[in-house]
Amino acid sequence: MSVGRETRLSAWIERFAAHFAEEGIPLIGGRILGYLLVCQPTERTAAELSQELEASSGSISTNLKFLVNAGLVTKRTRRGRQAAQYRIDEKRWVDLIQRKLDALVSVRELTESGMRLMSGDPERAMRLRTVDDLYTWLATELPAVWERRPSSSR
Amino acid sequence: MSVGRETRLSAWIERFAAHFAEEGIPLIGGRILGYLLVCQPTERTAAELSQELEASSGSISTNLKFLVNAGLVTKRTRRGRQAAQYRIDEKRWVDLIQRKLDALVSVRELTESGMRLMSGDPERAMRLRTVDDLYTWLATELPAVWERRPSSSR
DNA sequence: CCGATGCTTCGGTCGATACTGAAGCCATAG
DNA sequence: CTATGGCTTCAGTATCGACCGAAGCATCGG
Repeated sequence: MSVGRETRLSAWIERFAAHFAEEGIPLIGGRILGYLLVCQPTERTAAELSQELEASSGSISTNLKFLVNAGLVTKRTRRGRQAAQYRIDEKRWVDLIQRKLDALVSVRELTESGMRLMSGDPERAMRLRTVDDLYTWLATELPAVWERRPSSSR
Repeated sequence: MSVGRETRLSAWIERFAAHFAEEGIPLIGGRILGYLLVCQPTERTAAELSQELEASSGSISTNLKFLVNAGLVTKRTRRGRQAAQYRIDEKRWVDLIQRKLDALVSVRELTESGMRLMSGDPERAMRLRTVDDLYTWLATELPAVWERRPSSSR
């Protein structure tokens, strides 16, 4: 007895959400992202999401707010209709990755200020220097990669 | 009345630990890393760390185990001495960053399997495709950057 | 062999966060 | 203006992880 496509899709959504849960995005937020990436039609109301993902209206509301704020989801309101429509803005996914890389590189500010505190004692600064050099290198390389991205115009 | 270097250093260690706490490393683990990066002499026993960082012996033990396992800290035992010495292995810091980047790129496996589930419905796959393309691009670019790293020999 | 020292393990506590469901609030339709 | 529908806010609950400190265990010196 074969498993339906929709069943496999919801399993996929669950794995998707689980991954981002490890990165600090609430489970329900991750489910919304996964669902909005593959649902047909592409737009959903909060109530529909609540039913489809079996989450309380409160959780859906909180997480939608978070995702809209992050730019990953767009809210569309229509005159004469109370329910707003939500859809994914997949083009903003690049911002998510950008933020991740920025966070990685930002350690450099810490290592730099640490190096300043160590000035005058090169012996003692050696260990920190190794780490600082690494982040400095990252900070010079990664932006260059970003430039080379196809359609980095936006 | 000026603030001593050691006082400023411990403030720096605290900021350092706070940063990594946001990335999931326990506060005490981050403090150990920061401390071992700048302490003189470079090696410390668990008891010394416990006293210096004002953390319980249990927490120090747990976190040292974690850090040694991650390769960031090295344990050195000596005959005729019960207390082991711990020091930072700053050269392994590159592994930490490597793992971070791998985790980022690993989303691609998710988007790929999602795309497979969507085969036969290109219309519906469009949103996911945008995201998948992005991670595919990342997966091809980042390893190349790594190759260019100074002394990427090891 | 025995005492001392130092690390590890483990139960218990505390704080943080996700989630729920109900109450409140706003907007729309009649 | 009132009733309805829909989202948001919020208090309460449950879960999870970090942390502590004591008990247990291994190791070393005498």
